[in-house]
Amino acid sequence: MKAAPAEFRALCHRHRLAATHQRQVIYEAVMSLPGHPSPEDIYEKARKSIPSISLATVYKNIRAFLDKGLLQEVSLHHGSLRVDANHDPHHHLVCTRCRSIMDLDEAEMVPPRFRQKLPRGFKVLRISVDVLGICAECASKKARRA
Amino acid sequence: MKAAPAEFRALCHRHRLAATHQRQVIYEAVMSLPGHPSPEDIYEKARKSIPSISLATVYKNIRAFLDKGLLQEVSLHHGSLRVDANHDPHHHLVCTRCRSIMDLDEAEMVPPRFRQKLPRGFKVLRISVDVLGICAECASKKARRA
DNA sequence: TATTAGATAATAACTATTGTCATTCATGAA
DNA sequence: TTCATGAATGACAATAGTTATTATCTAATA
Ligand SMILES: [Mn+2]
Ligand SMILES: [Mn+2]
Ligand SMILES: [Zn+2]
Ligand SMILES: [Zn+2]
Repeated sequence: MKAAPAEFRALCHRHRLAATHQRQVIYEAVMSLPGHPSPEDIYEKARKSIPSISLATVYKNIRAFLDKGLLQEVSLHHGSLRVDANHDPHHHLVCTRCRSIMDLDEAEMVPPRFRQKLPRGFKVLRISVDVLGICAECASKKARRA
Repeated sequence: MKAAPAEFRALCHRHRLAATHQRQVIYEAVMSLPGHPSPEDIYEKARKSIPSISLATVYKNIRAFLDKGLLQEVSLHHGSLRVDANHDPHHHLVCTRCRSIMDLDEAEMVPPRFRQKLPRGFKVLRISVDVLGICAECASKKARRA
């Protein structure tokens, strides 16, 4: 087996994760892929090093990396489609623990604006701001438990 | 069959949708439900009026409403989890047509700020801005086709 | 009337993701 | 260096969300 670079071992140790070979290969796959890869992309890449690796292991490790803050989810998924009939300009407070969604009136935020003109020929339709964090209810639950 | 209110007929006509009974019941279900209901929520509610309605009909109509802009998706889903290893503060340009994701450096936007202090005991962890629109490639494709 | 299009309902198929569990492995202590 | 222990893995099943297919019905059209 190829020697694991010290940096990865240190990274894992810092985050209290066992430095396994699979974990390292998955991590390197993520880092080597451009843009915002999907679990399937990462799986395909990791398979080049470990053909026997399982997709579930990839999912489990992505989850671990996300939990530890090594990676971030591009736009948080709520488990199923969530529909919004509110046409007033507004944003959302999203609890990362219970996934609850609350409206946040646009007036409560400084409206997001671009410094430059439209970037890279992109035609903007709307700007969606998700304020991610812990809702009051979850925060109190956690405090009580701790 | 209960007579369809004129407003719904007008709404459908404006968006080039047939004003069917099911469609109206689904629409009213969405409007009557608080917050950001899921297809399942809407299905359960619609079933109170039309017990025989199918979940597929609900999905199809939600999709139609989304396409026509009558409803919006809370945070746009990319089909699968997308992972981001970029730790620099940045936002995303998301094409609603091809679902491609591009990074947008935070410096290119006025950083989102709250006017008031933290709303409703919510502990903010991070702010995720999705700039939704049509990417250059899709725009040119559409132009060529039209 | 004959043809067509649109809507619905039932269901099959597909994709993404998670759970179970036996086996193996990493790690820190002795 | 062992060794005990819990964590991680892989095979696989299961579930959830969603989309596609199809037959049927109805309404509009020629
Ligand atoms: Mn909303
Ligand atoms: Mn990014
Ligand atoms: Zn919460
Ligand atoms: Zn595009």
